[in-house]
Amino acid sequence: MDHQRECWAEMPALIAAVQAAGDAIGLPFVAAQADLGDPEPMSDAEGRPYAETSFRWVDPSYAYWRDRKLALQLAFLTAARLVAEPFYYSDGRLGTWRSTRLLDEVDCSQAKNTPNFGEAIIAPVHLPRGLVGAVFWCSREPVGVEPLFAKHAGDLHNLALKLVATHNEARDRPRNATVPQTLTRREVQCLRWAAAGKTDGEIGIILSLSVSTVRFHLRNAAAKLGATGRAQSIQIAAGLGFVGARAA
Amino acid sequence: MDHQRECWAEMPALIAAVQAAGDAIGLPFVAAQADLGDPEPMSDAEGRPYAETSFRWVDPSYAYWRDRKLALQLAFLTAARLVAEPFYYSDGRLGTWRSTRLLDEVDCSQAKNTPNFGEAIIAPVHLPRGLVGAVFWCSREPVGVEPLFAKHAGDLHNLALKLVATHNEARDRPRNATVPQTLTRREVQCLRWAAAGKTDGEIGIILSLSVSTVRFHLRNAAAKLGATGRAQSIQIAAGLGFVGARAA
DNA sequence: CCACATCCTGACACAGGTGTCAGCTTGTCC
DNA sequence: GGACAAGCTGACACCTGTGTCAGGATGTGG
Repeated sequence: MDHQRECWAEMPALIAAVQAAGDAIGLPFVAAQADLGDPEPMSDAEGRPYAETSFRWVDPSYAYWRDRKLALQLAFLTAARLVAEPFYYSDGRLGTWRSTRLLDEVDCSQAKNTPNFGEAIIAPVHLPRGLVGAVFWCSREPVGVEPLFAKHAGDLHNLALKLVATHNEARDRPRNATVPQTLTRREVQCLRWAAAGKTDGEIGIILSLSVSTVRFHLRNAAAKLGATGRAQSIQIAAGLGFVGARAA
Repeated sequence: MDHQRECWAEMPALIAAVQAAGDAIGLPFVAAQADLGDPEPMSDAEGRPYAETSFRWVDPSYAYWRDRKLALQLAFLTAARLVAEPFYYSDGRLGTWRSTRLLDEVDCSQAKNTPNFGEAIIAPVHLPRGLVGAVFWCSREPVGVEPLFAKHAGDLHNLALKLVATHNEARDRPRNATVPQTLTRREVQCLRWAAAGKTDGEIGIILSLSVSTVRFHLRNAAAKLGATGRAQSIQIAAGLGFVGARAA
């Protein structure tokens, strides 16, 4: 949560950074940045958008006028479920929202009875290592988001990319000084096979090492990664890009 | 490897699908699709681009004229290391290649002595769940890729997105019929905490369950995912998007 | 040459995970 | 009401991983 506030504090500079580009295509962009709440995002999600089976609890546009933090979380939750297309919706018309499947998880029966909270566009960006970024734009007034969306869908993606890349660059610079532990070749190899479900003995056979040596490397890797066990080691290593990169 | 060939077989249709868009911006696109070789991509990488510390072994442009498969692998290897910017290089000028850090891992001393293998553009796309896609364009003749790149960098991204999204949609449709095992709420919760390095006992305390129940859910999850242990369960679940999604 | 990092191997006690068996409640759908 | 899915709990033998100890083999750079 501190991290979230920290990210939010950086937003003004980022907003300024993309403002020019945003103005160029006629949209007042709001840069969104939030932590989804890993490793237990569902606990939050259950408590907020899902616990009360109401349409408004998955509606970032509604939340935007009530709780900005919740709005950002919903924006990212939405973005995380989108792949290629930016997302838009205007009052009543659900746009590409259906593809997020978020609506399937709540009670939509009162969707048409909810008041009009304006129009919105969410441009999702997926980055290496499972990171998700988004540009979230929201308007209380009906401005006819559909033609704007159709015209500038491509630019939205590029804006989101630049925004998130800029933000990450600024954020990673101080952070890399503290946690840039590098893993040795053997440690990475052992981790990869461990991630594949192999036991220490099997890994030893595969890599022509003794069981003791495999355990030695995995323990070293866990220590470097600050993990308590092999499961967490693999998770952290995957987050750092050492294991699990696959082509689409 | 069979999977790789299978993907490659789908390429002609995809190439045709984006050909029109590609022509529209004046670039002859080649759609690339390859498997990076999980869970042990390094074994391949060590054997090919890294074992011989030579510049050409990380050069997709060179490989394109020798071994198309290798070229695709290198294109994806490059794309996986790029975040926001599409990649380009022309003879001698390394463009944004430096940012991939691939050059740091080979001997670049003979880089300037290598013959001219033309110009190339690689447009990376990162998708949810750590998937990587790329549009790989390569020309033997010097066509002045730099201004083209500067002018169409944004369009390249959109093309790559559409390409990969189209391909995934086509590929996932038959596949989802076989492996769309859904995990229950409890199973996902247990997996998430297990991924965080918690023991069964700790998870039981967190979720107010007995140790037996936690193990029950984790075993069910492993069975559904076809995993042999908790480590692989977490890896597969992460690949399916159940755990590990984090905002940028 | 020495220091250092990486890699390699072995041993052991103990905590924790795996696999298989069994039985229970709760809610939903036909 | 009956069938079914999801969730919950317990027990047990056995295998695997963790934590800590010890030592030796390479290769690199000062």
